[in-house]
Amino acid sequence: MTKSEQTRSLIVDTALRLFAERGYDKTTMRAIATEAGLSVGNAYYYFGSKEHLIQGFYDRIQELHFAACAEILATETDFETRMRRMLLAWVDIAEPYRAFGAQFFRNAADPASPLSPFSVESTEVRNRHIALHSTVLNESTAKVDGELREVLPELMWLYHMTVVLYWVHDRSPHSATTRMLISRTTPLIARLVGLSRLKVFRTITRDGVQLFRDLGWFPSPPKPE
Amino acid sequence: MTKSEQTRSLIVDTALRLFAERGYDKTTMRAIATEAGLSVGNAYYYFGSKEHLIQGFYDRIQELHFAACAEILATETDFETRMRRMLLAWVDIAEPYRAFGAQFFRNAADPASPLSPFSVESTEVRNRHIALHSTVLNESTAKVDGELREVLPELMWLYHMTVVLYWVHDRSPHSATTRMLISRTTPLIARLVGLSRLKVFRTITRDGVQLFRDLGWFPSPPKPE
DNA sequence: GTCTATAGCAAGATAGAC
DNA sequence: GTCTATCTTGCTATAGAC
Repeated sequence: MTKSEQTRSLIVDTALRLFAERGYDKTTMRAIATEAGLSVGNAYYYFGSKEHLIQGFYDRIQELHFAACAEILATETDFETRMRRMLLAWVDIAEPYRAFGAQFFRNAADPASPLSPFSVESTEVRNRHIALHSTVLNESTAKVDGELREVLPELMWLYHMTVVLYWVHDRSPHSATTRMLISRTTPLIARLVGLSRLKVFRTITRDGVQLFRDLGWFPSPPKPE
Repeated sequence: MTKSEQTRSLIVDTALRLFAERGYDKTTMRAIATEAGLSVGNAYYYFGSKEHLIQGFYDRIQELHFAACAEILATETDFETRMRRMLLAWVDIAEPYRAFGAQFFRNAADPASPLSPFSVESTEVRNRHIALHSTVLNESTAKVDGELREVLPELMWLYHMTVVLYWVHDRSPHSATTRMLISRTTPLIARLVGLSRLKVFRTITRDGVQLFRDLGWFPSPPKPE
């Protein structure tokens, strides 16, 4: 680990600690620099803005989440269970940061911000996430309509984003309500996905998939696995 | 109209004009105050923060939207058409503000902000909106599962919020893509609502409705019509 | 390339006098 | 209610040390 990487980590660690202690807004760049034993200028040398520190948070969460999923996805084959456990694992990991996570959620919601999950800058991390959802689906025993299957990972990612949206509003202890949301929506989704092959459903499924395609949700299309 | 009310209006009018001219972020409180012929301190006497000025924008949009809907809802009876035209009317009205609307969307997304559509402070305006959706549904010819019917206006409101979320990301001229989203999702929704009475669907509908109820989406429950 | 120190701007927000 | 003066803080700029 080079000196530069050490400093970078030191800044992120200090920032995350202070964020957790006193919240995002009340943590000044001056305080982060002082606490880390650095100058403000140095902090800005590594991170273009206070917002950019949030990326450090994202990266950490994602890394931990992927590690947690590896175990789950290696053993479980049922689609619904895979999806549910993957999402619950995310909540477990994000839990310690919930109190202040909401404070910078606003940045993620700003379409102009590079931190927005829909932004061009987020393409890579978004695609990695979508790929995770692909794995959840493809290595499961789920039977899905062929058309739907191609876009389903993206839809699952959107579902995940919705859960996150709910989570930042959730004030229940241990994010219990979010957990309930997950545990009770995944079976519904699994059933709907199963129904997608039914005759009554065919046209509506096709129309929905076609619409999704025509909209071109993302600035740049996600890479296929 | 008292002096105080006049000053208040003057500040909102000036702020909205400047927001439209140069965007939210680039409009400083100093500029608003100067342009209105007041001191900065005075502006803060009436509005606790720059964010609070946004409420003036919401109020204006909602007023115009309700007026536009009155006409539509008085003549049209088809559920899908009512919903579609109501949403398209919203896009028409919000159109002039789209360029800078996205800039303060971040505030709406912040759960801690009183401007969040989910906040306690927004209860009144939210309930008024949900009541509008009730009207769209109840005075239409739609046939809906009884259980679903009770929560459907709230779900329609969430759908509306989703459209708004898409809209702030939409960069197409005249919000064409958002309009397409509306025109093509309303038929899908109308069909799904119709299917809700089907036998295959009953259990899944009931489960969904029950979940929605158990979650208690809002800090305070919406008033029944 | 990595880092310090310091000075200073812009703009949101506040205090206290009147 | 209104003002002026001031504070705070994100961020920038510069000059220089190693």
